[in-house]
Amino acid sequence: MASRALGVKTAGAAVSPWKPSSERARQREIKRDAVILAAARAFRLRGYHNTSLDDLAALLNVTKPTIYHYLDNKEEILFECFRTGLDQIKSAFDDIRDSKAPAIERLTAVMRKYAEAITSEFGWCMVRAEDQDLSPVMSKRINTLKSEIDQGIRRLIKDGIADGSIRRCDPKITAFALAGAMNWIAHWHRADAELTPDQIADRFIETFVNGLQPR
Amino acid sequence: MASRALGVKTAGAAVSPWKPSSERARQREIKRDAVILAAARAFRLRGYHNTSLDDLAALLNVTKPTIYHYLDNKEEILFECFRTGLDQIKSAFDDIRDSKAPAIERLTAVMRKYAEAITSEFGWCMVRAEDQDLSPVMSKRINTLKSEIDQGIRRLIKDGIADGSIRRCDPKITAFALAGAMNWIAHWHRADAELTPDQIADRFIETFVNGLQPR
DNA sequence: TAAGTTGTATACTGATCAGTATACAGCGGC
DNA sequence: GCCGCTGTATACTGATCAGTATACAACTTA
Repeated sequence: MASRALGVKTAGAAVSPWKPSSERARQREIKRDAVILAAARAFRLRGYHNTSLDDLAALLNVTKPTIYHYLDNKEEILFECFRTGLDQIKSAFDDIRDSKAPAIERLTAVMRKYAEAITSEFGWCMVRAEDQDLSPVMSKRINTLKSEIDQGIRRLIKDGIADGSIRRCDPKITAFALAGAMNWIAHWHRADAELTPDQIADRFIETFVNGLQPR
Repeated sequence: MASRALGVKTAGAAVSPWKPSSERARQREIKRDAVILAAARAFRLRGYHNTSLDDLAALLNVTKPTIYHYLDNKEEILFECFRTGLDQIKSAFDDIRDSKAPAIERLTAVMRKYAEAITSEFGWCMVRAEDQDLSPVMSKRINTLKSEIDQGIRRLIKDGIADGSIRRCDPKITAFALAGAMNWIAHWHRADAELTPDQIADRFIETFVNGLQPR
């Protein structure tokens, strides 16, 4: 998130090489992010509709108008929660862009980061938040992000079939099964759980790779 | 649902063998069920919190007090949606109770009914509705039902390992992966889709059974 | 055909909550 | 040392909506 903030800021202040009070801007970004993180936490615990902005403000030791100073409305907060989580997953694909490893190994790497994101504070928002609670425009942006992730997984499966590291199968259905298993982690995983995200990802991959059939 | 209604009714009227105006009671049950079904549909489309009871009443061509004549409050409506869907899945286990087929075949049968239930009108409620929107007592009842289903799947996997129809694996993690893939169907399946629930279930089972590994 | 029961409607209440109008305090630049 | 900008608070508004008080209509039963 910090990198995005910098990006926005340098673009806006490009007229002068002497970034005017960029420390101020950084502080603002830090506080904005704190609101979004606290919101993600609260939404996960009590749900979006059961969390009022007064509740959220109280968690941050401020009052409601302060929140409105950093974000336009409740919908934007939800949107940022969505986006932050989905961006984490999307970045998993950037990490393997230049990899020449067999597709199944790239898929494993993506799944590890996927599990990480799903078990993060933003996991609930990605998986359980309703895009019904977003305006059509925002909802569409979220669905585009989700679709890109889906296509990324299908791509890896197709590559795996091509390079021989994955059995011939229907990439769409296989991607749905994989993503479903991963997303569902958000429902049962708790922070105090015995398994780390990496361990969960590895066991899931093991389950999917070897199959249920004996031998 | 009809069977439960009968059950309740005969118990309540047991003093006389001549069920007094049982037709009346049946009509009442039909209407109550209609409210629950319409609610499930509306919740799936717009979400629980975005559906007011006035909306729901309008869909049924009645007014709000009529709904309150059949159900105590909004929470009870949500609870009945949850329960109806979960009962469908639970009944899948009843169907195979006496089967002597290998566990993997029994698992397949359960998955078919599971897919049926998830793609039904009540699929959304089972998977997406927040138990945060239920009182602790109701929430606990729902979680008990969910846990029974989870345990049922684990049992089948254990049986499969014992009878040799399923590879040695961690039943808990495998059950999570399976259930996750199935539950996620509620997110992407649309009634007009090209695949029937049975077809989806079969392809998922095929994916899980054969695994991603070539050969 | 009268009495009681069941089902439905109109019209309200009370609470919650997103969002805002306004004030003001502290800090940086001049 | 004043001006304006940034950040925060108090106190409000307007809308929504779950749930209810009350009336009345239709049907059942005797």
